[in-house]
Amino acid sequence: MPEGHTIHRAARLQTKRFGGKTLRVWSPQGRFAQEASELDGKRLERVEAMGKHLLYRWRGAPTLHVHLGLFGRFRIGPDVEPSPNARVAWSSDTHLLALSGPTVCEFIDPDAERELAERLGPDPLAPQQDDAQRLAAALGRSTIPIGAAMLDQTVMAGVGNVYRAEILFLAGIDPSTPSKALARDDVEAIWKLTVEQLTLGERLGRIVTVDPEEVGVPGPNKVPRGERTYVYKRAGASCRRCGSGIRSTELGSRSIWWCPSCQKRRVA
DNA sequence: GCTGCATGATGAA
DNA sequence: TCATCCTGCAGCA
Repeated sequence: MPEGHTIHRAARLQTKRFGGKTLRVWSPQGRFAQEASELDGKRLERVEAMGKHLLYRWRGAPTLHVHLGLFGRFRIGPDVEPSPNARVAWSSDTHLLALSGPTVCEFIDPDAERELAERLGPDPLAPQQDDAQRLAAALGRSTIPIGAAMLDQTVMAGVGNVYRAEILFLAGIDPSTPSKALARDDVEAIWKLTVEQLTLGERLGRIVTVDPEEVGVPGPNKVPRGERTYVYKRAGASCRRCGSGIRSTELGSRSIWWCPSCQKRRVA
């Protein structure tokens, strides 16, 4: 379930679990066999996240670049069985990790890494001083609706299909609003909510955007399954805030959901 | 057992 | 805009 929060959490937890350790590395599926043999017996220094990308730093081996795409997932544990089509697996003396279904799993050289970093927009989980300005500039140049722009990783790096819908609900902005038509206050609200929501998701290990008070529980970790989002995948259901019917359409070649009454279209 | 879908992204046309 | 890559599992028979 990989949006940026999942990736940053993976970097943090995998650094803790495997950082500084010498690992046995192999490729159950075989498609990463050559590279795995280069990593086998090397020490993993740490794991870094950039938007939805992971970078594995090894002592004495090239950086490994992983992108989970839609299907990629890690299984980690003391007694994990790597699926036979795991692209890569490694083990320390106590734990095993298996990666299956990644869109990208390859060595990356410094030039390619620089290009990647330059291509990505501000990362809400690695905030910088000028993020809101950069976002405002990118949206000001954009010719597409905000609902589509939020999926563009050169605009913001880390938001995916769940968060784009939820953040626009929280911001009260109709997804079809042209990016250009957003006021400075709207852009700042979007950025603030994005940082808040992904930070919370990184901590929880899951996406919970609803206010716990609104569902009558003491904290975000107590929100029951099925009540964790305001609009995502809730077509036809009633808005948790106003009771209107949640609507859905295609935007940026993905489904999006919104509340026609809580979310207003801005005009240029 | 089979089908279709999923929190992603790219390259060709 | 479409086809393609990648895997697992819910929902159904």
